[in-house]
Amino acid sequence: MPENERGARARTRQAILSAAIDVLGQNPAAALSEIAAAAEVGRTTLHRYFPERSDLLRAVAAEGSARLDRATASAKLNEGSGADALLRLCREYFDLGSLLSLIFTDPECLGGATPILDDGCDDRFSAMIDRGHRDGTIDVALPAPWLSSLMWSQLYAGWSYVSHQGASRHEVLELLVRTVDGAVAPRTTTG
Amino acid sequence: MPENERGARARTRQAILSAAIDVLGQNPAAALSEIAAAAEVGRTTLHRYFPERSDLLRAVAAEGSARLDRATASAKLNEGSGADALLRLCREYFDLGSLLSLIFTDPECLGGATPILDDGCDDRFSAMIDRGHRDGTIDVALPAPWLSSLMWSQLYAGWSYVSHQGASRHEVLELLVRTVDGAVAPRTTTG
DNA sequence: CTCTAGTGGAACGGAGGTGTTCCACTTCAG
DNA sequence: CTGAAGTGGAACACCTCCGTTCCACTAGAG
Repeated sequence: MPENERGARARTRQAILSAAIDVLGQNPAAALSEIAAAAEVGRTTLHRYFPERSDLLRAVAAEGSARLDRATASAKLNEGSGADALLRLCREYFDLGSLLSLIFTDPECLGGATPILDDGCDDRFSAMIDRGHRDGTIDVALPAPWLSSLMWSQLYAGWSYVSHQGASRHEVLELLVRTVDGAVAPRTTTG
Repeated sequence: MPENERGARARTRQAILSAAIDVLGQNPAAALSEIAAAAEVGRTTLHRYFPERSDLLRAVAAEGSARLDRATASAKLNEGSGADALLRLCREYFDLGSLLSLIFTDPECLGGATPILDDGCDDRFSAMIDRGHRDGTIDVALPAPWLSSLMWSQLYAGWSYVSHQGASRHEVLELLVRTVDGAVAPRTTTG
């Protein structure tokens, strides 16, 4: 991945990467010709930037991980109550858009940085949940890995809801935050 | 689909169908040879029962729909409070096992009987949610289609949790019910 | 034993995706 | 104009999967 690309080359490379995220999110087995078409680029050009399919997948993984890290950083997981931080994280991740589909339908694609279904999920995430358990904003019966699963599955459901149906982004985000909030809150009645 | 199959033929056909549900759930683009191998059957035999891939997919759709309908019937959606019925439905659907993966990763596969992301989702489901809204057991801010999305995404998350990691089926089911219950319950505090 | 049902392996042609090469086109700088 | 950069199309060999055919094998019924 040449760092020194400028102008047209950098723009074309980025267009291909974004198209790849969109198309592979819809169908992880998509043909390269589909990705090229989505990027409004010839298949020849695609091969010029990413000689083999695996090269493209690697670049997609890098781009996806970068976007994910940026979103995680924006959420400032170590500020406020545990539950507040979790909801902030949902809001940030929701902005990842079609990348959510890719992460969810092809969890392996991000390589080592797979956020979903990691047994010992992300350290920052676990720390946030632990804080929530201690400060009483997150139900102690719900362990961190399960909450990770929960969050990701709802993010994917929300994004599908927006993209496949014509639902409003804001409306769906509020529904999502409401349900996640309710799901993690400690029970008021014992049952 | 010959109704009159008995003994060996019926057994082989069923083995192929179950294997197809498992394998296609993991990877909707799986090759027929993989499905045959999973069913411990030669590729020739598979073609004998399902001449073309589309024939197999149709049969999988029929089998999946049948299992889904049976589970829905078992949940007796029109009994008890709305929330209770929803949780019963979750418990029944959770038993669908690997079929959950298939339904979730390839929503089109069930054809007309697609339960996920249907704009006007299942009538019985909507009626149940409406009842919950009226009897005060389901948050009125949460519309039926969103609750359908919510339920399916959590079912998939739960099933992945069980199958990809070694989690206990019962434990995960209880976590799932707890979070769904919390998500749909009307809020106690206004916010 | 013989006959049959059910099966699996080998092999083939066809279709589609992949990776490569070559050439023509456009755009822009000099 | 000339040359270089960037691009797209056409064609090719290669591979995998698919659908088919043919033949050999096994198990059970008679």
